[in-house]
Amino acid sequence: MDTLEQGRCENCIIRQLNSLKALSKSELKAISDSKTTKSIKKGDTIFTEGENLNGVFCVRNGVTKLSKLSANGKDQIVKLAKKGEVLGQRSVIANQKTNLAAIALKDMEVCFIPKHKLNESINNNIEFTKEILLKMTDELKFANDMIMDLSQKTVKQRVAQILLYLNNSFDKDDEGFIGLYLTRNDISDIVGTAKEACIRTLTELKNEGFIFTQGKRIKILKPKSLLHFINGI
Amino acid sequence: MDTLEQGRCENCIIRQLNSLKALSKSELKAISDSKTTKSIKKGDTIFTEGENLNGVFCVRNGVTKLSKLSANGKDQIVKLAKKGEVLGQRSVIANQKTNLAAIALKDMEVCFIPKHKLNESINNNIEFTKEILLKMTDELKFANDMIMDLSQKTVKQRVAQILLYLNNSFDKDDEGFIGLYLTRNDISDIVGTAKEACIRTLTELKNEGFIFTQGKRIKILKPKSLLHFINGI
DNA sequence: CGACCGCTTGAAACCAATCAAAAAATGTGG
DNA sequence: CCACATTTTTTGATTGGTTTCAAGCGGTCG
Repeated sequence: MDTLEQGRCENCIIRQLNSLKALSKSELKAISDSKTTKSIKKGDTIFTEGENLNGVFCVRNGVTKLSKLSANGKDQIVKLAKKGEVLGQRSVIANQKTNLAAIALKDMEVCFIPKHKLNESINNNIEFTKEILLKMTDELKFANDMIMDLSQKTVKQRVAQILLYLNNSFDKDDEGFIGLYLTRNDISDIVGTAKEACIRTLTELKNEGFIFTQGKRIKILKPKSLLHFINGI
Repeated sequence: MDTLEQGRCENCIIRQLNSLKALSKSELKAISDSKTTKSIKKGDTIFTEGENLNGVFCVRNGVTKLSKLSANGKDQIVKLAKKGEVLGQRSVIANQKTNLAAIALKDMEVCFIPKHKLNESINNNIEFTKEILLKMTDELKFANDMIMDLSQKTVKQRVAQILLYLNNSFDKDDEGFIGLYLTRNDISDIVGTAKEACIRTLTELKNEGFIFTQGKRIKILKPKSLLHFINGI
């Protein structure tokens, strides 16, 4: 993990995307002075499960998966985080070891903000704390929905749902494919299913004309019908 | 839902169990004056999914399930809440409709605290806000674990896990059974499985000497071996 | 190595029927 | 009219059988 000198938080547009937008000029200055910017290569680990974090990571660029290893050795991806997301927030606030691992899916640039700076703002700026709280409620709702989907939907519906989510969350590449190229393994780790089942489902969806695939690249052809299918219509 | 006159928040021991413990004397007084206490019978609905809440419910007594209805008509129980839990917090803070329904599993007593009182304290008392934030991180972690379990564990392991959870969370009755009598339907709604599979699993666990059942009542005989089994040993 | 395919096996959903227990309604004597 | 026993109804638990779904494994291909 490379550490390089970077711009000032005050000028960083990324912060508009997250709770940091609630910070004052002076708070931003203070954070800017103590932060370090790291560049992370695809496949690199930002932190592992059970680690003690001394701060949070603000994603400036790239994508990471947040996953949890199960007893039987299979990963479950709980969330994908891209530009604007803050990693490790839960652990730092709760003052607990991380319950998730973060591994880059694309080359990334992240800013590390030390714990004490974060806590300082949490303790003094109620707007900031409220923003984090709001963010947390979002994540909780997302998790609740995921619980529902895992227990009630078929693998095919879940795969379709993930594809649609990826389609809405990541820019398309030049040829209209979803701009995040995931391995089948990663997809199955999100869906919570065996790799083969996931692959089969993808080819099914392809044969049915919902999607088009080319290696790792996936293009959604009929988002609306896909949505109907997901909801069982 | 009956409304009856009740004691003062200042004297209520329940608040030691939740974020309300961070409130000052005067804040508690203000909340006490605007709160109403309701008594709710087993099976009654506290709120439904998609409702707009004007406040939160602090559980003084009893147990409720928080569930979500899926497209195919099956409920998924996301959480059980007992004494000390605050219901509707997420929706009120995020200013959104509820994403869960709350139905009493036992006779309950809850205090309704209006939204504006809650927001007042959130806006003025940073310790309070931090407490709520902490609570939220807990719930998020719990939800993440649930996601893992649902996708990676067998029905039998999940059933065992729920039983152990119930065993640890609810007092025993006079004869040593878990003090919360759930129908098989409710258990399967927690586990995220069909009723029959759940029943079969229970009889299996019974035959294997892990548990003893008598109607709705369940007694855990070997918590340790059960734990080993859950973790796949 | 990652993507893909075929095949087998096991697990869990789904369906239908029976059985048991609890709750509601009814009836009877005091 | 009430206390209490009795019947009826409803609800939930259980079991058997069938079908569907997805996991697991082996193997091919680019």
